[in-house]
Amino acid sequence: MKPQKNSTKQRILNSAIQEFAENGFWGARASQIAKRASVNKAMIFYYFSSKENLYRVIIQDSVKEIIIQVQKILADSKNPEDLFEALPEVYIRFFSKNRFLAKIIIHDLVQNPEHISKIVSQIFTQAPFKPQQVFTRMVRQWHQKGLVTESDPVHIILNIIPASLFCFIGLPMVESVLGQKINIDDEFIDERIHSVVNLIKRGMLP
Amino acid sequence: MKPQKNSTKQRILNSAIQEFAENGFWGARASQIAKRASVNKAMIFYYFSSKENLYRVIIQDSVKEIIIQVQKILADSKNPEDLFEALPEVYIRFFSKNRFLAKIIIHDLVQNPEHISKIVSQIFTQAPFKPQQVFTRMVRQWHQKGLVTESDPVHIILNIIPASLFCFIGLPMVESVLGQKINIDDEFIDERIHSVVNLIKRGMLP
Amino acid sequence: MKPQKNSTKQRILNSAIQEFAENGFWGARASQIAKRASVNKAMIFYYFSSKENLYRVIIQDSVKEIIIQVQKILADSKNPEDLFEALPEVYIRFFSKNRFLAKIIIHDLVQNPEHISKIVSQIFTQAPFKPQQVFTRMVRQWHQKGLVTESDPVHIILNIIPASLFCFIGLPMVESVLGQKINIDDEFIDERIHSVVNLIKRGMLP
Amino acid sequence: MKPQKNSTKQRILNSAIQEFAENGFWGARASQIAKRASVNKAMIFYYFSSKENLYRVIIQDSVKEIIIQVQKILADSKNPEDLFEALPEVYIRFFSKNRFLAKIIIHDLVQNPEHISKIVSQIFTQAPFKPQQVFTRMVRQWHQKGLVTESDPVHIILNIIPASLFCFIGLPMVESVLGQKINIDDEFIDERIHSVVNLIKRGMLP
DNA sequence: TATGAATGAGAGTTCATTCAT
DNA sequence: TATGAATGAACTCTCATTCAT
Repeated sequence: MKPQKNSTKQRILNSAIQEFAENGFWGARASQIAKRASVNKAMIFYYFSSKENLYRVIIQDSVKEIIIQVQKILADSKNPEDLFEALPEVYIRFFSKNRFLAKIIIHDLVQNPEHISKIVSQIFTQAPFKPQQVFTRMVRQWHQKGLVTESDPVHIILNIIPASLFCFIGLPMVESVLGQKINIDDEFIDERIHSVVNLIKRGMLP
Repeated sequence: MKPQKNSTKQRILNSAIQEFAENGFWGARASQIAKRASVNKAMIFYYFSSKENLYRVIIQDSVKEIIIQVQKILADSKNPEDLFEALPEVYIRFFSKNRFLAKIIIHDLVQNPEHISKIVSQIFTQAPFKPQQVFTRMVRQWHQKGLVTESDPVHIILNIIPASLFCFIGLPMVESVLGQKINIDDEFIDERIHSVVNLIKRGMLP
Repeated sequence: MKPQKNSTKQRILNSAIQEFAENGFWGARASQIAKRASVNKAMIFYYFSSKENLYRVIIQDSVKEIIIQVQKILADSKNPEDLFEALPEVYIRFFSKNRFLAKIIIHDLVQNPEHISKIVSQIFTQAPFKPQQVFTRMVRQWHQKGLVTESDPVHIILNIIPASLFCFIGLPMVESVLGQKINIDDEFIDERIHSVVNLIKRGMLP
Repeated sequence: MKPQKNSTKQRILNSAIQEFAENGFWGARASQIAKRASVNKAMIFYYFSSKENLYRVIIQDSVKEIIIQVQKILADSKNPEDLFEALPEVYIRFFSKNRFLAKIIIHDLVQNPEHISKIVSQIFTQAPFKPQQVFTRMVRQWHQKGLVTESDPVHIILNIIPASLFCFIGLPMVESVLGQKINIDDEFIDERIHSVVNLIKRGMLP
């Protein structure tokens, strides 16, 4: 029942993702999205009724996708080691496949912090249990058993997510700082996962 | 030679920083900047000749400021421990004082990756020596001596900077994921520095 | 030969009458007409070929209907008393049954004065005699015989028609001027007819 | 302190009045208003912020102007004769001088009945006393004393206003019905006032 | 320096109308 | 006949920028 791969609607979505990634919400131009999709500009509004709504749909869909994956990992992790090995891989692989989404999410986070917050809360309220508390409780238990050195779930998240996300955004700056060109190919992705897993396991396991 | 505090020019700069931080380059409105600065809109163009130029000035100034600080640390660090202890503190303290700049830089990085690259290269070419090579050589030597576990300077940077930067951007998301409110007060900043230093020292020192 | 009740065509006509009445020609939306009629938008153009034509058809039909009734009265009136008693009733009853048409005609009169003029002239040229002159001659004769105090047919018309028409349009304003709610029910209609007949009989008969 | 006669703002107002009169709110085009005023289109929004607001301002100003005049008459009328002689003259002269306003008000009355109602109520609530009740009470008293034949204030209004207003809107139709051209010159205006005053005095005084 | 008014390009959006099925 | 998708022109409104004073 999902829209077919090359339907007008899907084409609009695809080019919108690129436009929003490259230019942010305000910089993205409806006419450009239409041109990219080889579609009449009016069709954007026919299918999505407004630029803002199109944006919302994109963000919502992608946030939902990540959250689902992360929830699965949380459910499957018996100990911090499991978690620290799985999380970076999921994040890095997801965003390397959807590199535009990383940019869009960052954009949104900067411009409209409450927006993603709302979406996340909204997705969570639909969940059968309260995932917000699950993670906090897990960490607390692990820390009490001496399985993790970092006791605060906030810092645990802040130590994992950015290390996984940032390479899809900040690499050009790193390139210029080091004066060398870096390709994000499969090899690099594997290295990055390896490095992050290493970092957080050695950094936060006893 | 610097513009006086509270001069029209300085007031424009200050409100522009906020506007750009909150809305990105495209979302920022000249009229809004003027209103925030209690200044006639035309003055923006009188002093900065264009919105784009105003943006450039802001980015340039702030990037330069960080780079100078980082270069000093690089020069002073005799071993990786020194570096890993000093770098997060510098980054986190700088951006906690200039929280708007963190957002602007992220925005710029996402929207216009080459822009910051150029600025960095430009600043570097004015330097008496080539800092790009200094860091790479340092890391290589340290790694050969077994002082660092991570051999690739790229990943070292990617392990340090994002962990320091992201809390000024992604905290709202973390809040909603954990379902708790987090204040970025002095205490939190100290904790964050502590956590990052801990992470990278344990994670990348032998 | 007439379209069947509740046929697609008739349903379009009905909702179009409402839309045009509420919003005028320019404010009426084809999509809204279609939605009201529970009909596909394209059918409007299938049956009526353009919005403007649909509008024309509606105006023409309704103007024709009134004119026929008025002509009958003119033919039957032996003296001004007959006329002054019959005319307001015909007008008021017609527009109370077709309240939307009153609005449409007023709209059209304001926006496109020549439009209705043309339609009227057109209907008249199809008539076997020249009704335009009939009324003028009637009035002149009556006035010469001292049967009417107002000698000018123009003012006679301007004294009768607006008093009959306006209550279907201006009542809300009257309500707010008097600060009371007024319902256009059967009783009100009867009162209105009575009041107008009284007014013009006492006002224009000797 | 009022805008100067030929200021940009005033020129916009003037052409807007014409555009709205000829085409109604929805048919009026901002570009056309600008062209008529020989003014940059953007200035309309600079001064009035939206087409709708421009419309509101015009309606408000003109309704206020009439109401003030009518209130004065109400205050000065010692008996129905005074009132019936003064009211038609005020209305007819006002709309003959502001012929566009008659059309706009009628338009608005048809399209958005509650709009003018609100404006009227709003103007009334600013008044020191309640004019809504003044008229009703006046009529009741006069009727009890046998000074008026029509007892209902609603019908009194409906007998006076439309007869005064309609000639500025419906004349073209009258022309085509009678097959003769009618000029609204000073002579015609005088005749019309005379005819209406005659009609309502003879029609509603004992 | 500072201001309010003005400009022109272009943004998002709407709408009558047409097309393919 | 009927439908959902498509089209292109036009519309309201915005915004960076400039002008006159």
